[in-house]
Amino acid sequence: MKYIVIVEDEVFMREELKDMLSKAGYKVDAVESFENVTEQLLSLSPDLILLDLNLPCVSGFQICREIKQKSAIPVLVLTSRDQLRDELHALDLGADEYLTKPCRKERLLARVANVLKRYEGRTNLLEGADFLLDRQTYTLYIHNQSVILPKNQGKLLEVFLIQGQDIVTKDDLCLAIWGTTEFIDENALQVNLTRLKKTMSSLKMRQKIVSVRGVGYKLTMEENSYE
Amino acid sequence: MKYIVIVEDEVFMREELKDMLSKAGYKVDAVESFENVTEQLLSLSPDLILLDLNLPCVSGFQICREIKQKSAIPVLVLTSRDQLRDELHALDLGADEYLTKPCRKERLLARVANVLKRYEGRTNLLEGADFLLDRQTYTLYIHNQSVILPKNQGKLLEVFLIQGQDIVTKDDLCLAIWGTTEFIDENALQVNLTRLKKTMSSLKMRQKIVSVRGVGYKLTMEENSYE
DNA sequence: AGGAAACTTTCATTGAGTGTAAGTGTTTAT
DNA sequence: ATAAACACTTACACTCAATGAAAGTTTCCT
Repeated sequence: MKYIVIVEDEVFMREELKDMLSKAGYKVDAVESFENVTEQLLSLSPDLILLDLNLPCVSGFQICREIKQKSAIPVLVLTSRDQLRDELHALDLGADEYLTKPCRKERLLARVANVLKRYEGRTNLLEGADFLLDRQTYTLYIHNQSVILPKNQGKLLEVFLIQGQDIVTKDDLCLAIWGTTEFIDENALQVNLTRLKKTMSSLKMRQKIVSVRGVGYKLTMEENSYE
Repeated sequence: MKYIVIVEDEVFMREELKDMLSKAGYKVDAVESFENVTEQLLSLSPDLILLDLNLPCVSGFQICREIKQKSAIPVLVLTSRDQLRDELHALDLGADEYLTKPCRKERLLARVANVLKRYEGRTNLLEGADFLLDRQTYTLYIHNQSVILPKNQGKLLEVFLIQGQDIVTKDDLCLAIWGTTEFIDENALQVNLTRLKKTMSSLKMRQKIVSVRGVGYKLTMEENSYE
């Protein structure tokens, strides 16, 4: 059963949506507090997020941006703001659908089903700057082609992506590959890192692994444009 | 540069769309003859199809259905029919977007860009009844999980998916695995088929491989509902 | 019943992925 | 400038999943 989380501050609307979606066979929750919405959403990790733009405290746009940066969860924006520029902005941030309230029940349900269908089998994808990584198989999607990474390389890349631009320690990496930090084989880790670097550059990925002497490693972009 | 193909019978509209999309930096073509539209589209294999519903000869719905059955090319339906039931039907057939004419240029371009973005790295996916198969890596997406098929099993499944419900001969299968029909090793093929069958059933896939004595094999659904 | 086609199981071979080992470079502090 | 610590590279041997060979069993059809 697919799991949908609603982000909507107006109580009546929220309950109506909950009701409608439950009856359509979805498991539904709604965010109750509007602080840390993104964190709440990420920890609930639903199959779909239904997002209003006018919220107390935070901007819906901001939430959408953060969700899209940190996950591959589909976002359906449902709002009463029917300005074209809002729509364009939301789509540009990666929203999967933009509907304006009021909205026919059938249309909403159809769009919800459609988005979910499109995302079938796309959970568990991590996003990099210019690629996607399947966390289960370590299949890497880049430049319209796909490549399977060897398990160790996949695990390493996974850690880097989860950490974002932060520094990753050798312990983190050993933990990811071998499940323990005891008896660290610095050398084996080194070899695996070298292999991943080689793979990344041969695939012309925009991000590179650089070492931070004495501390660990981190992902950076080619020259310009940190976010 | 992304490649878009337009299916629209009205000349003025067609030219305007072509112009607009070209200026936005896409490579654009339009279908000129409205017979065998699906075949034309498949052989052009664009990154996106812009589809009108009212066409001479064929139904736009039919084209949409066929495209979605035989490929994973995104389809954006752009039509002057703004009946809700048309929209629901199109979405149900797997259309990725439904817009009604007239439509603001910015909105159209935004939706086009949005759909293309969502499909990034999704080319080369074949659709089965309840799963997707990556043709390059033979990564299989089903029930929200992903599995890598051994190369031979992947090649076999690929042939079945391309053939649809038609019968596949042993020659076809040998050709797919070993690139030749000479020196067919019936037994090796047999073993590989058995392995694929085992994999498919352990993944609880809705489709099964059944043998057609003396001819070959084909994919069928559990009991009911051929399309 | 009997022959042909389809299927199953077991086992040896193979090759990509991995860790080991023994190097070579590079940075930093004195 | 030099040494010591850290970072990187290369070559090789081992391992395990994927494959095909072989031999046997089951199912189908006349």
